[in-house]
Amino acid sequence: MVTIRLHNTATRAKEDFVPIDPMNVRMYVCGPTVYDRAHIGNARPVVVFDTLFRLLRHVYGKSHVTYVRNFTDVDDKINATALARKASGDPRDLEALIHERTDETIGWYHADMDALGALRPTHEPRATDYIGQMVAMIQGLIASGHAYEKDGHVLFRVRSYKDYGALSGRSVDDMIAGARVDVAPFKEDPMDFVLWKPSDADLPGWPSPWGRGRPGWHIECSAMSHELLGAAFDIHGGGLDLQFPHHENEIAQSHCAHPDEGFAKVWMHNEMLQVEGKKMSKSLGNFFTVRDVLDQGVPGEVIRFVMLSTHYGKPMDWTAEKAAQAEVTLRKWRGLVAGVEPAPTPLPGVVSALSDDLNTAGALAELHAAAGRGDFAGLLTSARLMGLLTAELGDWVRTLDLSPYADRLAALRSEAMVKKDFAGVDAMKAALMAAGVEVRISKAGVELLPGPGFDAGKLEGLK
RNA sequence: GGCGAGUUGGCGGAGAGGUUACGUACCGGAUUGCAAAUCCGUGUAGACCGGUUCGAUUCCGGUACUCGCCUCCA
Repeated sequence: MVTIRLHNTATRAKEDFVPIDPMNVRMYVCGPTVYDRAHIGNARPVVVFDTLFRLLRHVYGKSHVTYVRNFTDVDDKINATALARKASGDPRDLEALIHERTDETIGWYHADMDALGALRPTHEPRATDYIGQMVAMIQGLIASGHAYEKDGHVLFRVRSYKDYGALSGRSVDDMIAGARVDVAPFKEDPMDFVLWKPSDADLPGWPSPWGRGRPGWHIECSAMSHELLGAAFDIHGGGLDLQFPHHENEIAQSHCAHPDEGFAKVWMHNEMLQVEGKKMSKSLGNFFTVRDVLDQGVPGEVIRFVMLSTHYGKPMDWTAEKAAQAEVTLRKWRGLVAGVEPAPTPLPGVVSALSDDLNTAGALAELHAAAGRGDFAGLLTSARLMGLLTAELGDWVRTLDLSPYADRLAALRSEAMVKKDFAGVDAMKAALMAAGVEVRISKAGVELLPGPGFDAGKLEGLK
């Protein structure tokens, strides 16, 4: 069996991956807070961990991998949208408006991520369905002295967990020294973070031993991963920006709630994405959504290819140039594998590249090599292991019948060959190319293929 | 201030202590009525300074620069 090696953020080393239970390999990845469309940066962890999911399924068997990715549907931004809709005269109650917002956002998320060829995880829990588990976990933490209640808030006592900061490599004292930490009157220590906070009547809330309130963000993932994967599981993933404080807090909560159980064995963090060389951030407003990119005519498969062309552990720059190059390659490959029967197994080179800490760029190089040596069956199967060249993602390569145009062009050309006047042929050729059609004329005849930027509308009147 | 990542040819980007990465772009050739596509081919690298070595882009140390996190953020 192939040995998968993964870079473990917790140990800062590339390690052989040995599942706790090869019959049930378990992975948890922090999912989106569903307050709005996913932006292009959100797509990176989705594609990265989808690729890992596919690799794990290939190695351990499809039914032996459990992948959980949550939806955080408790959030001030969700509330804000719902409150705004209410303020603008919507007669429904707040709860209904919140549900509407989270439901529509989850729908968008599914549609957008499906477009990138990402498989749906085994479970996609919504935080609001696990409030009971969160409350229970918080109660346990209070009972064991790791948390305390003050003024309707429950806080985690960071100083009670000696390894706090180990994942991100910081000491509690350093954090306080340099940083802006939220000093609130109900905190024993500035580093303590919220497990539960009170809700007023205008906000969603759930009953609890500490009054009506809602959970803090970090406890959600601890409760859901425990419920669905158990107290110990194999891989925990997410963006590097979640390493601190989110993952650090998760570790503290889960280890204290379930001492000696282990929690997540391997921590994986994808680096951030930039756009045209600049940091993308909501506060700067220079971000765009996956849907924006799709609507601009960039196929989801192209987005996926671009994501896979950079190793997940390196910062990646999203550029129009990369998307254009990816499209050229995919068009070529789609042409090569058309009608080809997939090979029974993927290429060893591709599997070993992916197994080497998800070296997707190296795997793509292997695909290029396969294309170069004419192994189209191997190319197809291996690309599909990475979620590329799949049937579902193929719609963008248009199979529009251009033969009437080809016939017309061929006729014009024959005529021109006799008359030695090529003006008419050249005019039609130029028009076809302006419409994004690739014109191939050879002794074998005339062949037309839709190319990058193909616009059927520009073909009007060319017949 | 603390923690971390990166720097390969025009662009993207991989592996390996010693032989062409690869893709894309450009250039040359074949082909073509001309092109496109295709095929063939040339050129363009390893931030900087040291060290180890017969030999380093690849290992070690330092310098510079870039970037990220430390605050809701994937």
